[in-house]
Amino acid sequence: MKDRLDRLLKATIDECFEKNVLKRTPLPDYVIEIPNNPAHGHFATNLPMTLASVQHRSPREIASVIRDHLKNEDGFLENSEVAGPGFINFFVTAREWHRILSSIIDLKDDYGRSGAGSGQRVLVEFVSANPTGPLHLGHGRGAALGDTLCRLLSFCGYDVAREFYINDAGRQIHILGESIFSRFKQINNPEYPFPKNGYHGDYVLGLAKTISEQIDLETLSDGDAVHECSKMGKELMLKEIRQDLKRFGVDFDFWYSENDLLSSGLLKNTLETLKGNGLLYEQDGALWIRTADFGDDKNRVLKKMDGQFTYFASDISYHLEKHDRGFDRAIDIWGADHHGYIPRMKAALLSCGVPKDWLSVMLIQFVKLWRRGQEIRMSKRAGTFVTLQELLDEVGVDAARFVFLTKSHDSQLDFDIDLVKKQDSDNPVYYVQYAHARICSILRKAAEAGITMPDKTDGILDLVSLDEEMALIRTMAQFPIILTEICKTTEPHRLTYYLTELASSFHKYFNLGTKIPENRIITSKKDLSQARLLLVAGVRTVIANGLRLLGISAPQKM
RNA sequence: GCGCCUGUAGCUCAGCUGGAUAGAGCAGCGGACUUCUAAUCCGCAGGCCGCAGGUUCGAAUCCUGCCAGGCGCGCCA
Repeated sequence: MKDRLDRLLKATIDECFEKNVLKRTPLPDYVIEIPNNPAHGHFATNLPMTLASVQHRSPREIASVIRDHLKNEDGFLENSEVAGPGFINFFVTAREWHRILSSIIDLKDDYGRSGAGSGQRVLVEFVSANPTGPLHLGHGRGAALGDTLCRLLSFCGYDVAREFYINDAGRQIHILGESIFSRFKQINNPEYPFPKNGYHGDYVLGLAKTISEQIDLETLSDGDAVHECSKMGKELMLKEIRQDLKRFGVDFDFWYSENDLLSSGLLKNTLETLKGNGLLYEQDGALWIRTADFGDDKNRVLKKMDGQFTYFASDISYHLEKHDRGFDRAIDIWGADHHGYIPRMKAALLSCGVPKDWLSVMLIQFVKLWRRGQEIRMSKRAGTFVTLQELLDEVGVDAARFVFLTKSHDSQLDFDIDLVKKQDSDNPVYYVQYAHARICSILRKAAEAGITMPDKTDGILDLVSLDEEMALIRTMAQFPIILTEICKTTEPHRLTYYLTELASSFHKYFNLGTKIPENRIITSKKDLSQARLLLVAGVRTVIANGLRLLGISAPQKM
């Protein structure tokens, strides 16, 4: 609709040039926007104001000229007006809005789907938690963000893959094994030393018990036992992580193991490539990469004095491999504490000829947990953290996902468990779900009353005419636009706000009927009722589609 | 010291590429259920948009400098 208005506007300007009522100048950047205040039209443009300086005339004067020559093809516009400092406000005819409602009803689950991404292949890597402990709140935020982003991208025509990178090759896995083994020993000997930097969480004892039931650790040498504990502990944790994510509604397409990266010789190949490009050198007994030549603060070590590779080395290899797999773009979702890694990662990729904007990194700021008005400090090493499991047990998947997505990822999130737990009006997720359930209930009631949905929407939709009804349609019309914008800016949180706004418009509309019977959805007039049923069915469709993209259920009853 | 993020109502936060009177939820006060779900709605109150400059016809939004908070600046993972 906006595009149509833009074409109309451009045609109008051309005519003004032809007729010499405006000086022929290049068009400056202008916008067509949806004003906050409905009194300012369905759409408004600032074009006259942007033209003022090149035309050397007042904005309002230019606005009048444009308005007077407006090409109103097919009666698209109901009205237009010059307003404020030099805006032109446009009002579109009801018929056009009815058409949009009609298309929502036809498209159903597909309303909002688009080809905006034109099949671009995107790899989104997120969560990627070390398999040394259960997922916690912070991972939950990353999971909700990443998964919803993927759902959105996919709906908007991108070819998306979800990937979880498993850090299963480093020393922390060994420390996990030591921690498990130590807990095992402590069952019979409480004095048995616990490793420095060990993992203190209660789950470690659980792992020790499970593992010792499966194999007899006592018969092995300590070294072998620790090795077994590492291997099995990692597998058990990974299994648990998968289950948690599944419960949270997140399915990954790929689980990429760092171990595989090493054993398949990919890291070696990467080093060969880097060496071939003259990017490596040795100093102080270590192997370095010249990332400083590509925008990093300083050069970085790839291989330590002790012969071990750094994480950075396998990370480079991993990302180059992603690129080789043919993805047009990669999106990584990292914790905010990793932000210092962005320049070096980008530098390394650039040094291998991968364009700068191929990888985008989204940082998620920390989640602070509040309970009974107190902040709960979280530390994985110390074992004081709230797991995703515990969170889901307490508040459920829907509320958790919604709350994680109500804040922009780059601002810190205060997660108040008590607030989210409340199953009442305090919780915005229920507000949106309630609107959906309410509509379902109305449709059931209508069916009971024998009011059927008409096959054809033509003509009947003309009965949809109240201000509140037209406002609902206009909000629904924004849905596809919001979705493509979210994909462009990678800001899924905007969807929760949009849905809350739509639900609010609906609830407001519904309540008109509590005062005035003629304003109820099911009225004494059959055709009017049918028209309104079509309208609310459209609202239900948009809410359902939105909730689906958020990975949240749309209940029929509440 | 350097870098990234944040600073908007009592609290938690939105505010789309600069636009017309800065929004929502919670908390507070006052109202609306014999009739489609009151997990709802309506009204009132509440704001030097951290501070100071600058760019612009126009700035919460862009630029610069300060102030405050969070997080990083390893041959740790």
